[in-house]
Amino acid sequence: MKITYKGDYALKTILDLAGHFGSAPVAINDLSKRLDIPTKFLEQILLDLKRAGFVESRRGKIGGYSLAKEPAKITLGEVVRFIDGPIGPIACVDKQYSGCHDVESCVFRNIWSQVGNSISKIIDQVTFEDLLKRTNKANKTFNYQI
Amino acid sequence: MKITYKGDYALKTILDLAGHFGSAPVAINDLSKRLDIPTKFLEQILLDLKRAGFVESRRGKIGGYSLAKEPAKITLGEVVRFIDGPIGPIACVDKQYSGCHDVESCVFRNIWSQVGNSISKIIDQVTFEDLLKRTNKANKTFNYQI
DNA sequence: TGTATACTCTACTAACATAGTAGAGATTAT
DNA sequence: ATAATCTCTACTATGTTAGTAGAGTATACA
Repeated sequence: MKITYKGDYALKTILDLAGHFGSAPVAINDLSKRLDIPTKFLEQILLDLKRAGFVESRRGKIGGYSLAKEPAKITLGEVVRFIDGPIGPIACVDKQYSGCHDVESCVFRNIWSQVGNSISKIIDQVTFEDLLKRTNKANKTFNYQI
Repeated sequence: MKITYKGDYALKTILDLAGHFGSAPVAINDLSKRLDIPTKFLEQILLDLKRAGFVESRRGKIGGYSLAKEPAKITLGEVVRFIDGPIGPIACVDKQYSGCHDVESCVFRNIWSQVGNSISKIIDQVTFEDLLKRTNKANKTFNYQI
């Protein structure tokens, strides 16, 4: 697994929208500025996220994007898998792989599979509500430090 | 982290050499055929592994490659890191990353860091001696099944 | 009904990484 | 000598990533 910029941007965007859950939709431009993501790139990402059902949109003057589900119902794992693909560190874990044709290879595959599982255990447990709480907490701590 | 073909080939090669540890060096050609790796690509990989001190070579007629240390003293993690780079799923875990400049981002970084640690815990513990044993065991089982 | 604002969609592109290929050169056993 | 084997540098095809560009569609509001 590798988190690309696209994946990173998607996660940050969803976290931002999670912070506005229940309020008015947020315009791409606002997200783009606040999160420092190239606007046109973010457009594409949001369209992807919309097609996947993570966010919904509203066009026109007071339009923008909002989360399609409660933050507690979206996990980090779902989003990462959708944007950046399978979690396994090598293709053979998830699908057919030309390189693996004898027993020896399985010794490694077994380990890559373990690795995949241990990653999943972490990211499939964390929801955006969790992340939101941590963010707030972090900000509070940050304020105390000032 | 993503295991590339190069990484996969390197691991399989070292495991093969581990199986020949203490015996005569193995020629690139033999490795190439046995492991089904393009010869010229394998050459490059072996040169890299040699520079890193994992293997040593001997030129000339009875030349070839052999493991430079005992199989028990080489971990999967060392080789993976050397060939395919840092373990973390995103650059920000390992070095400076332009995308991370406010507190919010740290929520994710914290998780990617956890992910990196849990991967390390697995691959830094497994040595090529372990893998060798598992291979032998697997082959034995395989034979019984026939 | 016009217009500004915002999302929608498709196509294109520069830069980089991956997975090789090619070929000339150096060393060693016999 | 010469055959076998490692050594080194350069080149290349393909795919992925991280965008950019621009025309089109929907909606609020005056």
